[in-house]
Amino acid sequence: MAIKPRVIYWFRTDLRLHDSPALAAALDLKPECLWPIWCWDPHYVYRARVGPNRWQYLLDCQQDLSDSIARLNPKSRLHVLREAPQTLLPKLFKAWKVTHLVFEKDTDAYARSRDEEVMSSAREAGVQVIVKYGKTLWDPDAVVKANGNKPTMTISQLRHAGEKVGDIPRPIPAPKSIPDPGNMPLDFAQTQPAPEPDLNSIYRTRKENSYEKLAGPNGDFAVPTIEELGIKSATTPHRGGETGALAVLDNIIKNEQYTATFEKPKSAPTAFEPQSTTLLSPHLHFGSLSCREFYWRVQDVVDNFKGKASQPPVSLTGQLLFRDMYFAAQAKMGWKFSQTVGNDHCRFIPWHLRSKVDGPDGLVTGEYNIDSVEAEEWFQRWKTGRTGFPWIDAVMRQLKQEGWIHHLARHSVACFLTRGGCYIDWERGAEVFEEWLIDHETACNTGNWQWLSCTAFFSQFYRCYSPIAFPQKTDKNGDFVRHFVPELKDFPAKYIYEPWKAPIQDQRTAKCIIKGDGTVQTIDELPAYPKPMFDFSTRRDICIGGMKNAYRVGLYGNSPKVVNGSWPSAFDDDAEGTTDGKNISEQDTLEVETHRQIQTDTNSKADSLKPMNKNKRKGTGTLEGFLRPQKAMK
DNA sequence: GTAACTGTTGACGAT
DNA sequence: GATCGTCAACAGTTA
Repeated sequence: MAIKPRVIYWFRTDLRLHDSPALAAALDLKPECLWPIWCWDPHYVYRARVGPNRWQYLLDCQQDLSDSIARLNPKSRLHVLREAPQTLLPKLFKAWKVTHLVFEKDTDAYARSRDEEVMSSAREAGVQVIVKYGKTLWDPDAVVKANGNKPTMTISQLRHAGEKVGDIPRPIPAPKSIPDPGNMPLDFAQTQPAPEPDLNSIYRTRKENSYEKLAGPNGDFAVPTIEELGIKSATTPHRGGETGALAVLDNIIKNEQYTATFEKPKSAPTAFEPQSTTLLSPHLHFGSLSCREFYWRVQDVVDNFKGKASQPPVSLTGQLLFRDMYFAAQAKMGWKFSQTVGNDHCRFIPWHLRSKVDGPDGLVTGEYNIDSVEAEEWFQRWKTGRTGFPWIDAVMRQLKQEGWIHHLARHSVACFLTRGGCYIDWERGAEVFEEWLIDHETACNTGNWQWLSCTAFFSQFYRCYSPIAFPQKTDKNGDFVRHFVPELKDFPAKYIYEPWKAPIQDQRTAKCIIKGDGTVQTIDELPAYPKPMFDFSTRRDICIGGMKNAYRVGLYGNSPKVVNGSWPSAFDDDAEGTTDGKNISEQDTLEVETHRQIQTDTNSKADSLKPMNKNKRKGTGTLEGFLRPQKAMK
């Protein structure tokens, strides 16, 4: 007699019941029992730097899903187990007499290695594994295959490949019932992770005790609270969970005009309360909304729309195509997609603050070289919202506070940090977004930073965002700045984007003095706002010159000179102050230093030119960086 | 092979 | 205020 299926459904970032091909496959087995579980992975708890807002969003999604499961079957819920899946699942297979393991396929580099390990232990245990795909419109691996086994680098490549792969599947309704979970004996030893390095220590208010008990502090497999994680309270108004996601989607779909005529480039990055885009991206990241549900709900409105509907790529469905493009590029390139060095599709630009690369595989270590004191100061001022450019600072403060900023605001601050202002490595900016965005998705974040820095996907570096003119197009009065940079709230509209131009009398009337570098809080008992950290148009010209030269040199991340560190020799004939770098051997450092002395004569910023190659910053590494195989982290 | 065209989202000044 | 050409100019796609 056949054994009745005893199924573990392993949730990851597919935290929903509606349109889950993998969950549908699990239920098709007509299992005797089904355990919905989440493995509390130390790679995320300790090794990725995640701000409180994204932690809260994840917990919201888990709790909402758990409640929804319990509504379908009061005996069930999302069972959160505090252990890494690689060590936990083999023990569960045995202890719970599991016959099947079902999960949704992931194609990012860490997930692939994790899932390979889990699938191999399942094979050894005689457990059948069922993997279905539902994260993007098409399976990225199928897209890559249809694109001639190459990463999709343009939207037209993605569209052609998508057509070859086939129709976008219609969503699957949420299940009406969920089988009981079986017994859950935990008569085995818990494998506790090493708590160090804990990249989230800066966010913890007290000792983190996720791993004290396998089934949580009360032994009931409950979703952890943010207090249990010892993480500071979230400051974002945005909340996670499938129930909320579907309600937001309903509201958008109800507005046929908005849904059918949406054009991303025409939406205002300065709009807040409400914002001008859907804010569904964090739900797509955590899987609390299915992108196929989103796609078809929108497409059905467009198909029935009487007026002139917008078209991809600017339309709502077009946004999903970009997501698929980045996922397929990442699926093909693996770990190397998220870094410059070793990446054959990413141009090499001799930015400041480049990532440190190490190990036999040439992967980034999570550290970077401070080759310029000035650039490091600019980077810190950018990150903390005190550049002295109100638009840039408002966006960066919104990012930290709320964990979400408009797509074009991301463009603006990314351009400013890299090719259109600071000439700092895009990987530094990507790390900050990774830490603070509630919708952070490695594929999209990396792809968009490469796009904006003109290192891949896009190359028109002479199109540069102005921190003054760009926000003025949609917010003449500067309401967005007044909200997020409240010390400027009483400045006249004439000066709101360039307050340093206001006469001192106007500054006093507006009760804010423009002085210093942002470290001074008050001047003459009035609040202070910093002076701009550089002259924008001068920096823009320097950066464009640097980009032009770097394009002429034509190095890519996999060029031998980049991999072996001899790239400065390719830039010797150029006098741009932006093309020097010291992330190289002592010999090369000397050469660069000589090169710099010549420049110093015409450059008063001599301090920034001191060799700093031993001065490196620790612990700001990317998620990908710290999720890489241990051997690559040494 | 070559040239023209096109590319989700620039700034600026003229009309 | 909306739309246009220019700025100086990249690279994938199409004819």
